[in-house]
Amino acid sequence: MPSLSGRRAEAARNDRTILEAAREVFLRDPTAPMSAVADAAHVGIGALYRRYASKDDLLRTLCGNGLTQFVAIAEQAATVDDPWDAFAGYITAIVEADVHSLTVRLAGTFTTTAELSTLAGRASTLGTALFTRALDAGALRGDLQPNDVTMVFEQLAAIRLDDAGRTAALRRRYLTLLLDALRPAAAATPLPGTAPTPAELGERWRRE
Amino acid sequence: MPSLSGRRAEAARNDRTILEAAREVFLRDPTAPMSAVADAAHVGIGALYRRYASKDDLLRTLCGNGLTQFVAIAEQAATVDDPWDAFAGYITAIVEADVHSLTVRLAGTFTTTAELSTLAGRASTLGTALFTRALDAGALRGDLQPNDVTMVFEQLAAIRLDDAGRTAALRRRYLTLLLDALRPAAAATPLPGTAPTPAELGERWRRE
DNA sequence: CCCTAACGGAATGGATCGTTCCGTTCAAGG
DNA sequence: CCTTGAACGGAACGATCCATTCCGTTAGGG
Repeated sequence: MPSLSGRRAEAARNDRTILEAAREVFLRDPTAPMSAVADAAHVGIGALYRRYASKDDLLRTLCGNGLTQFVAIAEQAATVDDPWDAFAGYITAIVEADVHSLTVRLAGTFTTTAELSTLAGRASTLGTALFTRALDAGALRGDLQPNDVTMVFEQLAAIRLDDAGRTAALRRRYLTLLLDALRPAAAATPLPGTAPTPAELGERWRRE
Repeated sequence: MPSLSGRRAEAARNDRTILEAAREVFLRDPTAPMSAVADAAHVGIGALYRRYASKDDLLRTLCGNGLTQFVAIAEQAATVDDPWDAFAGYITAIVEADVHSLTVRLAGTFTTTAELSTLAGRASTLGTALFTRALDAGALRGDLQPNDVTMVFEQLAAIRLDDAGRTAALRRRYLTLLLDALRPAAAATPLPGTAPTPAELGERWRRE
């Protein structure tokens, strides 16, 4: 099946392996050293630098992939008819793919590019649309704001154990709790304060 | 008023200033260098090492204070008659004092002592008692477990902006949401999975 | 059988940090 | 006053960690 063999096949395989290893490693620890990625990929450090000019470059690639995945998930969710199902499906998929850790949480550790900012803007627009649609349909508490969703992601991303499977299971548990909490309820206590502003959240995307 | 003056008064003042500065600094960043504490306290590094034999020593002190504060809050809450009010008051006070960041989140960064472990055990017992009382009184969802509370703390501790005031306000906002979510509700979706085990959570307290 | 793409990983250079050390300051006591 | 030592500030030291470079090795492809 593979049109390549031998050395060239190894290289192609490594392209994937390295990206996957990097994803896993930096998901676990955004400050991990390059050597950790090399170890995880069972590859020498040289193999990394043959593909990426620098650590920042690798991080940017990872972040770009995460953002792309985010956009894809949001676009897919937008095709769902029921506003709540669309919204809930979007949130669930983002959390399960750990996209938040891959984007926002990584964004502080390298210098952003205009392209990434643009992608981030698109992701934000799509997320807000899903939120607004659900809110207008009365499927969400009236005192919620779009950026509250970001904070939900942030809170769920904070759940992390050594074991990846357990981490996923726990996130499902608290995601269930939080999704219920976002729905309108007669007994709901009004939320105090306001959601964070884009400026408060966006400091991580500041360029240079 | 002060029975001391001059140099001795400065020293006594510094005792407090240094502890407060350390608290703030390590709350913001658990990996901050000692020099950051010195700067925040407007004090030389020497003044730190005159009081604490090492960074670990300072961290342990901070953690011990946090644990003590935790125990005090829990004991105080236990005197409240209504089980839900006791529980909710306890959670709220812990979150507002940022005790979780001061204890569990710091615990990974230094070598624990038996004394700290003991204190942690007491804190845990008290917290579980408050939880159980509320659960038995029917004030909590039946599918909750004691360690779910720890995860609530963990999630709220993840909310942190540069501005301390905003951080506190946002935590109040999401604490309100979460407290509502913990109450029994007819429409509640059953929580999948189980809360983390003590072993899963306790790895941070392992000694030596 | 010889290139050369691709690899592995030791070596380099810079940055960060905990901790030590020493010269300075200043108030209390003689 | 002058001596003394507690308390200070912060430069300097030594260890560690890391991104990145460099070069000798390997093994398909021609």
